[in-house]
Amino acid sequence: MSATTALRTRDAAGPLGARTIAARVAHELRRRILAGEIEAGVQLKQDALASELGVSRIPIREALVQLESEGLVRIAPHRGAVVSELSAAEVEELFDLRALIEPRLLARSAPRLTAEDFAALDAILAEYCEEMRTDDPSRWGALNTRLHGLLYSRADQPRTEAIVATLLQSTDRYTRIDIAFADGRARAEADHAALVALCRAGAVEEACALLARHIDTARGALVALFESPPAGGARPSRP
Amino acid sequence: MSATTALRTRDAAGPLGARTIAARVAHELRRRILAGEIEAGVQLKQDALASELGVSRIPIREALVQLESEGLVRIAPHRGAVVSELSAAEVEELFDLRALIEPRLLARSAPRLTAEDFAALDAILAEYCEEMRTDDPSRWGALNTRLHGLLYSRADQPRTEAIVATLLQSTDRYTRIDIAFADGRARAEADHAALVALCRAGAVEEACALLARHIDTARGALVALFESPPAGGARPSRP
DNA sequence: ACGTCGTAGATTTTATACAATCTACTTCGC
DNA sequence: GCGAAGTAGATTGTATAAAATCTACGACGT
Repeated sequence: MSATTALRTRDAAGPLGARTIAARVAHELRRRILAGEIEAGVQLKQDALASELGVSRIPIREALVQLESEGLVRIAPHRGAVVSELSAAEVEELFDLRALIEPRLLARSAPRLTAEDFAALDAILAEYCEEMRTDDPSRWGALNTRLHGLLYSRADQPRTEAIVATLLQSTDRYTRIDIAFADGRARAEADHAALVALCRAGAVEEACALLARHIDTARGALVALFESPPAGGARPSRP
Repeated sequence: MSATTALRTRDAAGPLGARTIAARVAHELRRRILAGEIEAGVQLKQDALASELGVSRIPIREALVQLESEGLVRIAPHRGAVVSELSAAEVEELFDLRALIEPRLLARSAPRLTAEDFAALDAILAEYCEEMRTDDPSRWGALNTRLHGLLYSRADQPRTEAIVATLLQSTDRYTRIDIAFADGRARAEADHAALVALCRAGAVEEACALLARHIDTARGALVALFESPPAGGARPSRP
């Protein structure tokens, strides 16, 4: 065990080196879960994490409580925290929620997007194109979250945006599976580019409609994967 | 200080005496905040709470992290936790979200409500009638949450229900103000009764429409209160 | 007089140590 | 042989104490 990068110092581990160890631990665990380094269903033992990250168990515990509120782990009293796995029904529910909420956000935000926003969106789209080719799906989730988050950033509804961010995070792991197995790669890229183009053109109605279709299509593809997993390989584990 | 009921023993403090002290502390603090015993904006000092509740500061901290995820307090690193106060814009946003999500839940749940469910709903409505007369608005919030929660319980969408429950909790304190000052009392009672009646009659469409109106009306009344607070008395504190 | 620096107190955060709870295995009885 | 109670080990939950950080106040220099 190579004593992973002393998480005790505030050098630049978390987002710009968060102010507390607990925050940095939460960031690191979140990253590992979303990147798939820790598979769904495994138990997170506080003592092991503490000694590996070189910190006490107290900040570990607080990080776990925070991750539970984000839906990434489930904590049972005296029984520990396990990385949560979503059933097909839950995935469907989360995507339904997204399809309900996100168009509403986009409708408010799209007309107020600035030139700088569109520049940033273009940059993300470009980064997308590169990452797509490198077959590294772990970074894909962050990009997806940033793209959607930026699209909604001018809606000026922080609570709603926070909820959507949580939903995106919870579905990231599964969206990746869709991307990896199906033709989702090209579809996602095309959808996102069209989405930004419509927003730039001021076609808010059409953008919202496309967004709803985009989310619903991903939902359908994922549910199909749950029902008949692709033969011989990694597939979404089911409880 | 009367050393509030040793929270260290598992006698029946939390919901049926939760399994950990942290859970019981969270329950107690949640109750105090929702009941208005702790006003918005005040700082929750860990040491004071710990000595008052007769426990260590560790479970206090964990409870605070949990309450932050519910939106009841805001935690700033090294600066402590304060009971969150909502601006008019935030209240409006939360009610908008409710109006968007809750009808969707009701549409799925209403057709599946059983005879037992309706009996429980009638019981809550009856309790409502009594509580309305006793001018004790602190219990009103719990009843409102239970009524709405029960209405949506057959939607079989636990994540969505959890989000709605959080939204209800966050708006409870403000809904109470509406009830106390305006004519909200009779209106809420009538709306809820009509809602249950429509569901019982199988008029799902009408029920959903009424629900959306119900939430939107409350939103309007509250925003009006924010803009011109009733003269000479307790009004929603504004940041 | 005004702004800056530094220090003291309070408060939060983390570490260490102890207690309570759960899990799995063994052993005893039927 | 099979099931139930008991026990040892592991793991989580909590208490106490030390370290880090922030806030407010006062001294100092300009």
